[in-house]
Amino acid sequence: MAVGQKTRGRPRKFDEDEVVDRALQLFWEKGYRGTTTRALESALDMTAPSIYNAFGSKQGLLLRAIDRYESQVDNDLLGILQRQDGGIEAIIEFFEELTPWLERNGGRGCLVVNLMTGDMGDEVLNTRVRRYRTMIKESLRDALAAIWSDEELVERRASLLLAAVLGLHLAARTDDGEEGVAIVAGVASQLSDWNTA
Amino acid sequence: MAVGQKTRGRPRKFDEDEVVDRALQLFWEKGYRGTTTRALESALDMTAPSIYNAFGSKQGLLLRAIDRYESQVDNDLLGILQRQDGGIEAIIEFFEELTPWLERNGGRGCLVVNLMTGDMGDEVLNTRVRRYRTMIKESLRDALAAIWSDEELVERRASLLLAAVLGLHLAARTDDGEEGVAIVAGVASQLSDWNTA
DNA sequence: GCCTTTTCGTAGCGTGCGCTATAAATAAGG
DNA sequence: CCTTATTTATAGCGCACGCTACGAAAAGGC
Repeated sequence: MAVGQKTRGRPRKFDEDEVVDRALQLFWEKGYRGTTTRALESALDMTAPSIYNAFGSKQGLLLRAIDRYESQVDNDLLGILQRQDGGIEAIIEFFEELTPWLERNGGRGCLVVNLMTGDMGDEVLNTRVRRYRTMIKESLRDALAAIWSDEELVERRASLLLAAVLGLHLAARTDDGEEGVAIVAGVASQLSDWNTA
Repeated sequence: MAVGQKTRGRPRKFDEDEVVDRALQLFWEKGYRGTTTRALESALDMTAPSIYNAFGSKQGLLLRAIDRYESQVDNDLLGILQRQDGGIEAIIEFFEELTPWLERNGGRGCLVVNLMTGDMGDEVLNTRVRRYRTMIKESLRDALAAIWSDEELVERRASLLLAAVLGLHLAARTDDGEEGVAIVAGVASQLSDWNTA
């Protein structure tokens, strides 16, 4: 529904973007299964019928939240990798921005990575989760490809860095942040080695 | 209760180790929340009261399953890192054994890593999960320390490899195995570089 | 002013969950 | 054989879940 469009019927008393954002915060913290419809009702300040009228189902709302989350990750983090003047420094900056970004977001890890383990079995979510992983890997690969032309080398290093990103997200949720810092140090050290080799 | 000990009362008609193992398989595949007491009843061929009499709670049974899982991981995988004639080759072998091990176990990823995201909030499980991560990292660190004496270098590389292990476990659950192979290739390539540097 | 359309609020349906009260069964000790 | 100890089986409790039926409220269209 377009914004500001004249509509018949009783007007909504909620802002859709804000509601999706609040749902995102809840799914991020509690997980999908851990977020109950009752908790959504109070967090969104909406009654269940309004939620279901607007988003169809709990999963529908989650998918909207994932959309919002992905665009935030793209803006905040992957954008660093896509800078034209990138090089190894951009990749290092990406990783060094990752930990404070995760900490700013309250040690909840990554919304999508959190969905990888606890809430599997649903093919729609599965596909969505794979797409997110692919998105990150391609950003890493593109950044590496701008530095080295050896495709196999780029691919191997992209895989290693992808695993580091995933592991970092896991550590961010399990730890008090200590291990996350150590991992970033390990990755940054490795990137420096590649840079000067 | 010791095995073969004379006991009063009606004898158990189940073998405790076998029952814990079957519970492990179920928790591994479906996750903790995804495993219902009804599913356990039929998989263990026990009625609910027997399960609760033997293990106290669903979580008690999970903790027993984690014990069993950890000892399997220790025997099958971490043992490779602890070989005396280890070196880089042992670490490479560890990673090259990881993917077939994950595949042999049906693409369910890692029982403990799967618990990291979906079923958090419980402090008992949280502590248990952290202990598992620490166990893996220390095995990696020990193996690296047998090769290099620079403690900071060893620590950084252990962190990087730990992240790779965690990421690999995640990929194993999300993928059809393709990304897992790619990650192992990336790690093995990196280990070779370290070896010949 | 009334009709149509959309949203809102109340109330609650049906289901499946973790777990347990109760009592019958089955062993050893005396 | 009776008591005691333990495990078994039947039945179901209490609760929280995702979701929805229903009718009132609030806007535009004619």
